[in-house]
Amino acid sequence: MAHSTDFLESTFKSKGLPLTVQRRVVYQNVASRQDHPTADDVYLAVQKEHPDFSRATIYRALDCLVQIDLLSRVASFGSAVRYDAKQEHHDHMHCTQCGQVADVEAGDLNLLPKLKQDLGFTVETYSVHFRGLCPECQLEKTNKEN
Amino acid sequence: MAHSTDFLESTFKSKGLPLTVQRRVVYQNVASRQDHPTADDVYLAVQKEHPDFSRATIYRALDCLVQIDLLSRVASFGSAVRYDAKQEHHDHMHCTQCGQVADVEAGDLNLLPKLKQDLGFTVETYSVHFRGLCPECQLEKTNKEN
DNA sequence: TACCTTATGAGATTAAGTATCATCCACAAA
DNA sequence: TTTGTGGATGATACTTAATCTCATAAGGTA
Ligand SMILES: [Zn+2]
Ligand SMILES: [Zn+2]
Ligand SMILES: [Zn+2]
Ligand SMILES: [Zn+2]
Repeated sequence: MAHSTDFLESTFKSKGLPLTVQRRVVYQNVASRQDHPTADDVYLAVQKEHPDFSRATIYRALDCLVQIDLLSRVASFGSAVRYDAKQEHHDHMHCTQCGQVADVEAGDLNLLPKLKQDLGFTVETYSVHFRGLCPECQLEKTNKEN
Repeated sequence: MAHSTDFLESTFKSKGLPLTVQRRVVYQNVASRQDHPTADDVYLAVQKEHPDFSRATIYRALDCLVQIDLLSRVASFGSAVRYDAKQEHHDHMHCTQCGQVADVEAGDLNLLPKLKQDLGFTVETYSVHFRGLCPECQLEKTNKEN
């Protein structure tokens, strides 16, 4: 478990939002896994213990948790949004074959100062999106070639 | 225009794929704009000249052009996939408010060697996903605050 | 407890993308 | 130039991801 219940309670209280059972369960589910689940992944996992939670509530709880910075979204190419409870800055490795997403540490890049752009944007954050094949997909590819 | 028609013909020929009018028009549309359009953006633009092109064909043409490396996809948070005809390595600035995507030059990062990871992935490419507010959205935010 | 605000569940709805299939077209061989 | 063949196209049905609506339920406080 990433944080105690007290942490959740104080965060919600400081934002003036009610901490419901559903939000607690959704947060705990995402925080307890390392696979950057989609909303539906969370729904299916949570359903085992709480079959009464609706899909819409899972979506709404995830949105809420992103708003108050307890979760973040992981960028990808148009498939379902994935969620991440690790809030320290890190980057992601995407398998182009099976779609799995793993955390990676690319070192302290500190890219913001390097960003040369005269577009007038104010830049708040960045993430690096690495793409390639995971070990399983490499193996599968090798087997197919023989 | 980014490339001559000969370039398209030779690329398709080298891949053994037929170069249809639809594929040509879709490529020219994406290559002629700087706004990283979605499939629907392309459909709407192309429809003015070619009202007979179906949506499914636009999707298929875009997929085909990505396969043969004439276009690439831009990563984002779950909204519609955006396409890019600029094939030199570059990064993207995303407005968190209105969703627009602009090209940025973050310098020669050469991140692949810096990627420390023992996950067994083979890394092919990467892109940096900067997020913040575009000039218009900054202005809008300032106006709302007063 | 009682009150008020906000969240929830159920289900309809939208948006993005994919699948199916009969017909058509690009391309090359004759 | 004609013909043949595989692949592409248009129409449309379908799937998936996500959002909206609204009556009801639950969180937070006084
Ligand atoms: Zn994989
Ligand atoms: Zn992560
Ligand atoms: Zn904007
Ligand atoms: Zn670009």
